[in-house]
Amino acid sequence: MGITERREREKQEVRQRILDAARELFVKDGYEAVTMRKVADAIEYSPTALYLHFKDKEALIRELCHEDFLSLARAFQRIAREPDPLERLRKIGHAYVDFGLTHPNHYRLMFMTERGVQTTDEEQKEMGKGNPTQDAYAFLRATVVEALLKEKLRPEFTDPDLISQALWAGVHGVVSLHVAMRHDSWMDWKPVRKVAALVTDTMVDGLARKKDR
Amino acid sequence: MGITERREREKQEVRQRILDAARELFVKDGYEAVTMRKVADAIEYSPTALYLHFKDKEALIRELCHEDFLSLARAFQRIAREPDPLERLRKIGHAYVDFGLTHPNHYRLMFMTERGVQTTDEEQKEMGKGNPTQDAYAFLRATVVEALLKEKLRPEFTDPDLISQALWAGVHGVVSLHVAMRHDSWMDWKPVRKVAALVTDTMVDGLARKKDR
DNA sequence: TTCGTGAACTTAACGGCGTTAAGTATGGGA
DNA sequence: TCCCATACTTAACGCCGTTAAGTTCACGAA
Repeated sequence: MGITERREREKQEVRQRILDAARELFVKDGYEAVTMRKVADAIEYSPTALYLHFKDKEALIRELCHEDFLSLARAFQRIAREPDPLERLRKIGHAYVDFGLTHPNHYRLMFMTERGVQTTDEEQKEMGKGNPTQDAYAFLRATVVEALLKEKLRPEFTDPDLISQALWAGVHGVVSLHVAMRHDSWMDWKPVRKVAALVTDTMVDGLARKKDR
Repeated sequence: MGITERREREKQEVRQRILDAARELFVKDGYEAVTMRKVADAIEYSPTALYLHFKDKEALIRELCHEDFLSLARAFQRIAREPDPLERLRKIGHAYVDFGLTHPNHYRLMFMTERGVQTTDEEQKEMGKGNPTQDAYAFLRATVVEALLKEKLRPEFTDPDLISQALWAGVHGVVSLHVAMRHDSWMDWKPVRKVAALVTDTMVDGLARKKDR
């Protein structure tokens, strides 16, 4: 008899309604705006009901972000076809910036706030760490490694992690500066994508073996 | 009679004690750890007493940061002697990273959180906007302008704001990534200063007119 | 010398937050 | 029919920033 299945399904529906309500608040106004009480209000439950579905607020929002992590991984995956590693690095930068600008609140949570997440080695393995199809950093690193092997980079650069982290830092700088300070009237900001393109191109060019330039 | 002066001095002393107590909490554990009640406790006053000296928590912490903003400006000022604009750019990057690593909590507040600060044009003028000795961005921009004038940069780069913001984004990326994710066990981080040096050098080299390379 | 005043401070409270403990209704299984 | 697990609610705790109202008291004027 499918009674327990129906129960389970109903529970998942409530869970999804919580997620939807939370998403709406989060996307619009960020982490602080997502209040257990407000989410509960939105779905006409008592605040404590949320704790039957999520351990705490952090777990709720973490789940919210999971979906968008996947979308970043998917965007990177679309780039895998690009044969030239240098060109692929440029496209990675572009996709990364796109992601950050499309999901600024997720971006802030993912990369701009201290997360004391201690995951064990097994958990990381399980979550796809090191697998370029699931781990965005691994994808970037693999591309750098390929560029090194194909001798596309200047010979003094040899450490793939150092190079990957430098490239990441570059685009991350553009996105995070934008996310945090776009409303700061002190600065006269140039269009983000222009700055991003300049950073990416300059860094890739700076790393690349000279050709005809 | 110096009575009102004494009163004023005493008031300033209390104000300073508040700032000191708040600083201790802030430097150690950041914005959220600074609680009006905890600060009040530390100086053995009631929480509401703080509001006689500061409009609100934000004003208190803003004042805390002011001092460190000055120290950044001072660090940049020491670089002004460097005659070669390209070398100066490198040194700016280094000083900036140093600042961020020395004051991570201040850094987070200054550059990694959305601050809906709306300042008028006059206020900005008064606070030294555009003056390279007080406005760090202006100092960076002036250096870029000098590099452009001395034809140190490749001819396709012409917009000083675009270039300045790209350079800033680069080092900011390194610092902010470090500040936010240094405890994330997912990543195997290379030493920050190494990454920073690579980003700075690569960008400056990438922007610079080719010479013998 | 007394009195009024204003500044510095406290107490009490408000409305918010995340979260927990304890209680309640209900519907399926024995 | 009764039991009990499950899904929920109510009430509360201890935080938070902040405000309103009250208290204390040294000073300056009368």
